[in-house]
Amino acid sequence: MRTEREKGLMSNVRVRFAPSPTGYLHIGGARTALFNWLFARHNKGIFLLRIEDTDQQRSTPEATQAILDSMQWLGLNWDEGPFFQSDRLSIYKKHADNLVLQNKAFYDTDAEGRKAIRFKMLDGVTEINDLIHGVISFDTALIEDFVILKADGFPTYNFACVVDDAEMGITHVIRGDDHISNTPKQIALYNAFGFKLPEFAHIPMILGEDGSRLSKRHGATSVTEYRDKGYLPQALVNFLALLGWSPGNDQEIITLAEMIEKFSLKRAVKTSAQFNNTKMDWMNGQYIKSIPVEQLSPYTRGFFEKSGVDMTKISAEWLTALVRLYHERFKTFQDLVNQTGFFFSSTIEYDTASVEKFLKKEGITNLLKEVLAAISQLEAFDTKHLEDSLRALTTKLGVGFSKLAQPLRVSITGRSVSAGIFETMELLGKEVSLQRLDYTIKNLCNQ
RNA sequence: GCCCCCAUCGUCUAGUGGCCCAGGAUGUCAGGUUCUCAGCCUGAAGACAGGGGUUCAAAUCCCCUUGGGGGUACCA
Repeated sequence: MRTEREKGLMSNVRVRFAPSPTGYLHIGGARTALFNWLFARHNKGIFLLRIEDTDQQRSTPEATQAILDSMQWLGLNWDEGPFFQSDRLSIYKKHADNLVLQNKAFYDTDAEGRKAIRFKMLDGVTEINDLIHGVISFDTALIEDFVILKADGFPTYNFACVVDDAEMGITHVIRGDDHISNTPKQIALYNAFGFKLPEFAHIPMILGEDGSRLSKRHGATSVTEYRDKGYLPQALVNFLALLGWSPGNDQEIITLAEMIEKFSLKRAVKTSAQFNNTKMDWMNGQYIKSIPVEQLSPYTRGFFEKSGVDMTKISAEWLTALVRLYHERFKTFQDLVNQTGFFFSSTIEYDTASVEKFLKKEGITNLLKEVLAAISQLEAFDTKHLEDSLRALTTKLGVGFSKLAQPLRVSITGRSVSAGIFETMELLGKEVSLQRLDYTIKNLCNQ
């Protein structure tokens, strides 16, 4: 409950996010939700959630749940709702009947014999003063009488939307600009009812990386996919906020609090944006680096488990050490899992090109034997002692350290790219490190 | 077809008539750090879609063309 004092501080701004539950929440929808949410929070208004489930064929409870989950994951909490249009059928019916009574709508039967209520569109010019686009005008003679109540008793989108926005006291309709051409129909409805018009703000759509409409073939398009691939919600929110809005300076990393403080529709852009996964990755990496490893590492556990790693014997301390070692090297949790597989399996895969390049060369067998001998002696198998011992070895042999590091790296990790080799060996432990070295010498080098 | 929206580096954007031979970020390239890669640091290349106006002056205003997107459903 809000106190009287809090009510007094609130503005009368009321906005909503109104998705249809026909699929996952995709990033375009998420961005629309975010803009509404930011607008509400900035203005100390109300943000409500309404599920537009008037398409009986395509709406599913699973999709509704996925949308709710995604909203929560992103941190876009709502103040009222979720309201379901399917619960409000009698309201739409009442309003539709009313329009028929006033001769503003009529029953109509189509070729298939289905009987619906159709709204009479009057000829004229309708102007909307969009908060983002300015004045847009339409010749309503070009718009035909449209169905408002379907044969199945469900309202159509334009009708339910207007009835609900009016009844729920929505002051600002912030939605994708694919709805611009629906607006004159909706205004006609507002006028027929005598409802007060809300403000309209049509924000541009988000396009796929090739500039075409976002679809399945663009890869990850839903919020849940980004979650499952190991992106951070705050990074996705930051990225989405900057798609179509800018804080007015050169700032790229911006906290939620700053977004709320600075958000304004005046700084929203008109042009549609292409979602760029590369920059999204960079931004996620920035967020990952900004979070202390102790705080970050618990979140990684689930991703390892999902990839099939048995984590029951992995201690929190060890996991944190691993995350620390890779902290600046991974951009998503999935990326971390991909980079560190060799830590978790007893038999690792060796990259053939790396083996060819660094192991199947003259003198490598002997070199690695020397390494094995040197580090076998070590009492303390840690970064410092490993480094001291192996640097001393290269000095003794008169070779550059990189001549030793790469073959060693391939032996231990199976690949030519990894975090620091001493740290890696320390984390892997003496036993496993020696085993892999031994295996490499016996099986992979030229004898 | 008709109606509507949009148009600055590859991408996201700053820019609202002079501060812009256009700034930042990302990505790319080069150099540095270094056991590899990543990271980090430094530097470079990279855009006002085209054409007409208006104006002393246009990325910014107007028109046309072109391109992209959306709508034109008993989908939302």
